[in-house]
Order: sequence, then structure tokens, then C-alpha cells
Amino acid sequence: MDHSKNCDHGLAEIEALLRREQELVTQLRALILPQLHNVDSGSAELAAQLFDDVIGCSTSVVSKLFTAGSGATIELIDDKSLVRKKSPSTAAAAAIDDKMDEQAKPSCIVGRKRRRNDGKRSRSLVTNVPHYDGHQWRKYGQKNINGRQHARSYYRCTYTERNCSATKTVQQQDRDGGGSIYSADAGEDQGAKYTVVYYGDHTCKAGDNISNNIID
DNA sequence: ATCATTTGACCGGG
DNA sequence: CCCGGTCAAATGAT
Repeated sequence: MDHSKNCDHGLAEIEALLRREQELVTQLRALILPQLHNVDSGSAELAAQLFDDVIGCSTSVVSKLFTAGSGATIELIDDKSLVRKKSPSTAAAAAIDDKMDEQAKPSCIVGRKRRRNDGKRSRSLVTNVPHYDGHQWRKYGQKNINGRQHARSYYRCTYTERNCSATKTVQQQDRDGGGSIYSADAGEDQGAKYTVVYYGDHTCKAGDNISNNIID
């Protein structure tokens, strides 16, 4: 009966669910694609495209929900705009902003930021498995970000010189402070979350022999 | 040999 | 200036 209590809770839940879905689909993709590629590379490519479309739909839904919402433009898309500090006096706000990383902000905040989606469309998602999204990437840079624990890696599509201008960045999220420490081992990817931001579109063509088995 | 990753330099925007 | 994104030479891997 008390459905749609307030837009805040609903949107927050929806956002969390969508992110969860993206994460799961990403894991599934990382599981399926390498196997399938060993069997039939053509099917693997089709599957990769399908996975891309599914995730694309999901991210589009997120974008439309949270950017075209009721007048509130939220920077769900990762831009350079996030590091903006509005209140100089509020140290707590700065801390929150720092902790929030570049994305995954709560949904319905009052913070109506400006949309600087000009020329750069970027899709960001969080996953345990940042590798094997069905495309091949070549790393071209790595930088330490301001106060971040882990470096940010910059990748371009392997076929950049030919067709593809797609780009992505991978940043491991800080697994610290109040997080449950599962295995205190020499931090492996288990349980680690990565924020992956995709820029540009893949125009890679199919049919190239991809030597896979770069599985970690 | 080729190709990918590494790593500091470089550069442009805020 | 600082910060962060890219370049490119050196290094590593195959």
C-alpha cells in the first residue's frame, strides 16, 4: 500500500538494483565469452555484441532516470566535473565527496549539477571483473589520482590505429575504512571492485583472430 | 623479430 | 600552479 513512499528511496533502490544487474551481467560475460571463443569465435563475437547491448540498455536506463529526471541533473556519468568543491568551509562535505569517488552517488540529491555532456559520452559501471568485456585493450597510461589508493589505468582499443577510438579507464575502488576485510591476503581481485568508464564507441570490425586466454 | 606494458615527461584546462 | 589525461622511449614478454 505504501508503495512510492518518496522518490528518494525508490530511485535509490532502483539505482542499486541496476548497478547490481550490471555487475552480474559483467561477471557472466567474463565467464562466458572466453569459453565461447574457444568454441566458435563468430558466436563469441555475437555474444559480445549482445552483452554490450544489454549493458548499454542498462546504462541508458540509468542515464535517463537520473539525468532526465525531474529537473535534477545528477552527474551519474563520469566526467571531470565531479571534483568540484562547492562549499569551501564544509570539510565534511569534502570528505564525502572524496569518498564518493567519481560515481555511484546517491540518486536524488539536491545537488543539481550542470551537465557537461558535450562531446564526451561516457558510460561507467562497477564490476569485479574489469577485464574481458569482449574487446581487447591496450594500456597506454597509468596515473595516481589525487588521494586515491590505487592508480587509474588508461586503455585504448587495440585496433585504435585502424578503426576503433574506444577508450576506457579502470580504477580500483578503495577497499578500506569500514569495509569488511574478507581475506587479509596480499589483496587480490577477489572482492575488489573496479570502476570502469568507457569512452567512445567500438567500431572494431569482426572476424579478426583474437588470441584470447589472457584470463587472469 | 614484434608487440604490449611500464613509467616519467609533457601538455592543456581549471 | 596543480591535476589528470596522453605520449613515447625503455623495458618486458612471446
